[in-house]
Amino acid sequence: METTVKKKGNGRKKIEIKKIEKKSNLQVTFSKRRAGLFKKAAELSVLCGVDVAVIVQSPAGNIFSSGGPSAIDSIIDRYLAATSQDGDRKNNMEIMKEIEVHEKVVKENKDLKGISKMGSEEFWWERRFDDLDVNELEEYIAAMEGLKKNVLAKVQELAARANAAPPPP
Amino acid sequence: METTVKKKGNGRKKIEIKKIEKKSNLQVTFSKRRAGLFKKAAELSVLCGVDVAVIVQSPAGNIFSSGGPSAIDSIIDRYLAATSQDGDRKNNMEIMKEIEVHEKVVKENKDLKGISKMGSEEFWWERRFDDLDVNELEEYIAAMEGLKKNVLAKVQELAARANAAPPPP
DNA sequence: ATTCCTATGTATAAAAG
DNA sequence: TCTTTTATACATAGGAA
Repeated sequence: METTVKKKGNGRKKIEIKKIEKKSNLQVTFSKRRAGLFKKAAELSVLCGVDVAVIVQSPAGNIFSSGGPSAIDSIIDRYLAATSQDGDRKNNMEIMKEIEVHEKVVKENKDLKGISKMGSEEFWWERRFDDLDVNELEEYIAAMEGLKKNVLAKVQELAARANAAPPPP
Repeated sequence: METTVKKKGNGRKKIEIKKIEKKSNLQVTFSKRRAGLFKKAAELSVLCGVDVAVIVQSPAGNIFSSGGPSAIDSIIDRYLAATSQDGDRKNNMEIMKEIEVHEKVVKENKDLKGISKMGSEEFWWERRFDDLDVNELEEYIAAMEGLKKNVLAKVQELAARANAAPPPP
């Protein structure tokens, strides 16, 4: 038998909406809720077909944030372009890699600061990057992380449709 | 007895995260979720003491969004300034009025378009207003509505502190 | 800092007013 | 069209690993 002394989680408790004092607690809550906020934003974006952006200032330091689905679409475009060249040997892992590449590209754009190819409406939110710091970009990347699942779903859908393209009779 | 034939709401059902086709449904979902998103953003802001902004593009048309707590702070400043002039005869209803005034001011700024006093970092998000339309401002106002409770709490706290200022001995 | 767990608080899809 | 109700799905605080 067991000693029955294994009380697991106590379950959620209600909290007041006021500044959290306990610092460690604040950090955890920040992480969880930021993730939740990004998820909700992504869902709203997909469900209603609208562009959504969320910008937060981390407690530690500077600002930063998540981009809209336009960015996601461009990632998908790049992926589909790549697969049509290489055949279908890229897998989901590769898709994730693609996303990470995108993240790097954005980061590099930040370093260049002279961004001229970024003038389109689609990247309005990226225009702010030349004002931002590296930490802020990390926030952005974190946001992209949160969207990976959605991207994956979208990509799979599009890829499946692309593969279903009928060959010439 | 009753005929037991009064099936009320069926309750929430799970939905896929994909673009909603039924237009009426989309409109409802957009409204609800946008409100929810703003609420979550406001909570994150208060709980963690960080600046949060949400920007969404309405399905109907253009962009717009909700501002960070900096805006709230400025509202509080204005309120405290007003109360120190008029004594303490303003009540909570008046505070709400103050907020509405602020909303109008923003709207007017939109019409002026030449905004020069808005150059500070604190109002970065307002800089976009000259690109926006009236409908978008209404969205902004709706967002402010959602934050009124937080403002009220904050104002009461600050007002109490102000009133507690010790008279010269 | 992430991740898993569990018990709950919240958000919300549908239906009804 | 907006608000309220109902029944549930989902998010998340606290604790532990």
